[in-house]
Amino acid sequence: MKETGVAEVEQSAKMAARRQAMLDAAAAVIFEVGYERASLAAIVRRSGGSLSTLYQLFGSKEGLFEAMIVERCAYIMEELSSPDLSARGARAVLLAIGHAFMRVLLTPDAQALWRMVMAEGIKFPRLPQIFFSCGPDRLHAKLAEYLRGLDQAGSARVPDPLFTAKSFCMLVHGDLYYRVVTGVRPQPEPAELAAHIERAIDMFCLMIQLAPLADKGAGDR
Amino acid sequence: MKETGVAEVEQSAKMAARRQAMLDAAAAVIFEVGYERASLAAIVRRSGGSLSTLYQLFGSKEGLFEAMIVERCAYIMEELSSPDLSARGARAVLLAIGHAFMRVLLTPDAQALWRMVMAEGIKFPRLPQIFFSCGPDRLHAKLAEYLRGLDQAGSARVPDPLFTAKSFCMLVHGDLYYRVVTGVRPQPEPAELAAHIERAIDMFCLMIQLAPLADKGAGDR
DNA sequence: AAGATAATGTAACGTACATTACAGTTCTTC
DNA sequence: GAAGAACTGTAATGTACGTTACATTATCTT
Repeated sequence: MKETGVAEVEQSAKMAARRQAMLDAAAAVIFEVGYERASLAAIVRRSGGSLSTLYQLFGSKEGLFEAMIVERCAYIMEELSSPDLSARGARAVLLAIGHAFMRVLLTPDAQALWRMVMAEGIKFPRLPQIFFSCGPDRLHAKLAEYLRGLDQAGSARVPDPLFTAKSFCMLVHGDLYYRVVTGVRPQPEPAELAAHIERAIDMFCLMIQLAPLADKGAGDR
Repeated sequence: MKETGVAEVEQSAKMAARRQAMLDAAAAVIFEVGYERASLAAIVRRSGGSLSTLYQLFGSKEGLFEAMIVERCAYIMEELSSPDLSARGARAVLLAIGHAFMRVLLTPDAQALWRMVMAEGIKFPRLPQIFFSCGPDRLHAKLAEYLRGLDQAGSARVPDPLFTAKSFCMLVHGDLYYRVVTGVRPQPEPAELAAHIERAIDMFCLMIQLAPLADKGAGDR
């Protein structure tokens, strides 16, 4: 009994590797030149295998694209979904989260993914759905939970934790991210990046009225 | 003596209108389907005139694209470069700026421009340069000037006015803008938009430690 | 190891489109 | 009002690429 559904093919041991190689090649090529400008021939040239197997595995260029995005979203955003809350003191925790956040966002792959989502979201609605649910939504939820803890401990005032979590992300990546991602300015040096994040965190701490006491490790859960 | 430089042609009275019509048509088509998918034939069909004159005026598809973006940037962002500071009280002024900001950003044209800048910025470096200098840079400067006034009047604490101005914009458009611009959620209803902006302004006022007094009209210049 | 099945490489097909060439039409100028 | 310039419409050219077809080679089953 063999169902030859378009996208579900029984994976021989070697075919899985081919599939992965093709996804990697697709990511590399599409992230570099964009969806329209990326040619399947170039992808196959890079992945090995053949055009025929590409069509067998993914059905079409769009199919390959979606599969690649799904796989890449999960991979790239993984680090964001479990922020490190181990630091001493609320401000230090927020700083650590900010640094991890920016480290991921400034990755070439994450920048390319961001461009894809912005550019092709209208034509491929599944793309931003996947992106937001894998990335921002999960980070916002985790962060909101942490902020609610601070509020309940009395060391900060966070009446709307989810909105505040979103605002945190906005402040941290800031205008800087737009300029890097569009190429209008170069990647920041570590020192500049650290200064940027610290200013953003300072502002955020004012915003949630973080008690200076909580800075010494009182406000954690 | 007739210099036939590629892009500089002496404009007969009628040619200027043709040129404008072609820029408008290019904006409409490219904003709808993206640069790669937009065909010159479709643009000419919409603008009237002929493919020949298009090539005579702009030299190439890229030339038309750049000319269109330059013209559109200035037009779309015009409202942003002179924010309305006439309201009574600092918080009311900030609210007015926030509303004007979002009104412009949520325009279909502004959204499309944003997508273009994000998507094609890497391939056309002039594009984000023009965008930022026409739009964000000018708004940030004006806003920073206003915030510096508040600081000097003692009604708020703004040690780094430019950074604070940027943070203002980030808080106001927030995560909401990303989701609308990628199509992952619909345009907000006026009531929801107003609530969003007010929450953002509330947070911002905490951030700059705006004196409640300034809410009654004391802090203006 | 022979036959069945799957994977590969290559070439062909059709289309879409940027760009150019050219012939026809309108406008300007003396 | 005719000669010349500027503008327009259409057709032709060349290329790039998504997709399909097919013949060849490798892999697996018994």
